[in-house]
Amino acid sequence: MKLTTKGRYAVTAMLDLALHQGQGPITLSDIAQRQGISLSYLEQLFARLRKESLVSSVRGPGGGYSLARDPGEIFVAQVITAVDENVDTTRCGGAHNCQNNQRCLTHDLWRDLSARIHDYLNRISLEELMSRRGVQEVAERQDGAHDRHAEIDLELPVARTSQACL
Amino acid sequence: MKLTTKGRYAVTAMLDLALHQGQGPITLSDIAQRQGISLSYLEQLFARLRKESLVSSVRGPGGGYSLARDPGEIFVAQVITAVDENVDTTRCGGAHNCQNNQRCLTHDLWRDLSARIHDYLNRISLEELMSRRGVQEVAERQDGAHDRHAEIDLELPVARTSQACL
DNA sequence: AAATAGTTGACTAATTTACTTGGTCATGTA
DNA sequence: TACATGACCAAGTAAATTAGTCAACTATTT
Repeated sequence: MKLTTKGRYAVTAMLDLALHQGQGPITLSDIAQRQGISLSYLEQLFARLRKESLVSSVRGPGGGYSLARDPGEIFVAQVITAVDENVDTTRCGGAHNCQNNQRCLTHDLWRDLSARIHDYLNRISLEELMSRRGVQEVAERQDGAHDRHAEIDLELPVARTSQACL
Repeated sequence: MKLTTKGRYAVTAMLDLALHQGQGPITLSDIAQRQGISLSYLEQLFARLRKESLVSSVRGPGGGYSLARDPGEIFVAQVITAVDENVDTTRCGGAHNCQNNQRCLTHDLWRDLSARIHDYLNRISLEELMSRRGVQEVAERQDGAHDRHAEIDLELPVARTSQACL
């Protein structure tokens, strides 16, 4: 379980998808505009989300992405691990070979922490996130501000600081 | 609170220091050999640990580092934040300016998670870590294997995969 | 046919990590 | 007092990762 902006982007995008479900397939361009994420980067992330069957896609005009399951059955941890491809075997992922092929001093500490983080994020579903007050407020702001948003984007270059905050 | 190998190195080194306290000042070369961390990198980390008054140093022959406080009063979270210098203001650290100077959709989620991780690591002291069985086992192995270790180092180049495992 | 939108792959800039090199300064010991 | 030890410091660098861009292609609707 790695925690980077990549995973945060993915969760944000999936939450955006959840909030707009029932409006038919959602294009990545829509998500890119609303959430301030680069379109091409979203494409990469959604390729992986699709591989993990978290989203399904429809091609052609009127196409886009939608959630492959109920928002109550998609959990934050799943989204993060889907885009992070944790297949780096040089860093021990269960094996005890942190230091010279043996267990390092703080091995168990990081394992415990990792397990806790995973548990925590694996209990939070998109549905639960949608129901939070803060999320709804931000979502309304984003939906209402489409036109103003476009204007702003014309004047200012896309901010490079649109990061989340762990 | 960022979680990288940097912070893990620092915690491992501090734990090594704690395990060998009472043997007078410990040199960074000792820690470097035992834990498989580069000496110069350790120097950089310890410069920061010293700035945060987590360790104290003695120069000259017979010198080295020792804990500045009781192991029971040094917590993992302190060690990590000491070396991570989290002064990056572009990523919102409390302010709500993740996206276009406003709060991003998943802002609160990451804030909560961050707080939880910090709480967890702020409750674990070096003393508590020392008392764990796994740690003691590894420590004994490392202390006993000094000579063999030196031989191995002559044959194999230092493994680049001595990472911990979050 | 044309427009829309997903799909794929290769390539790049910026940043961070994990070092290395090459010194200086303080201090105990011979 | 020379000298070895080990902390301290500054700069540079190689590898990895992040966060993208760019260009082409495929499927689908109008």
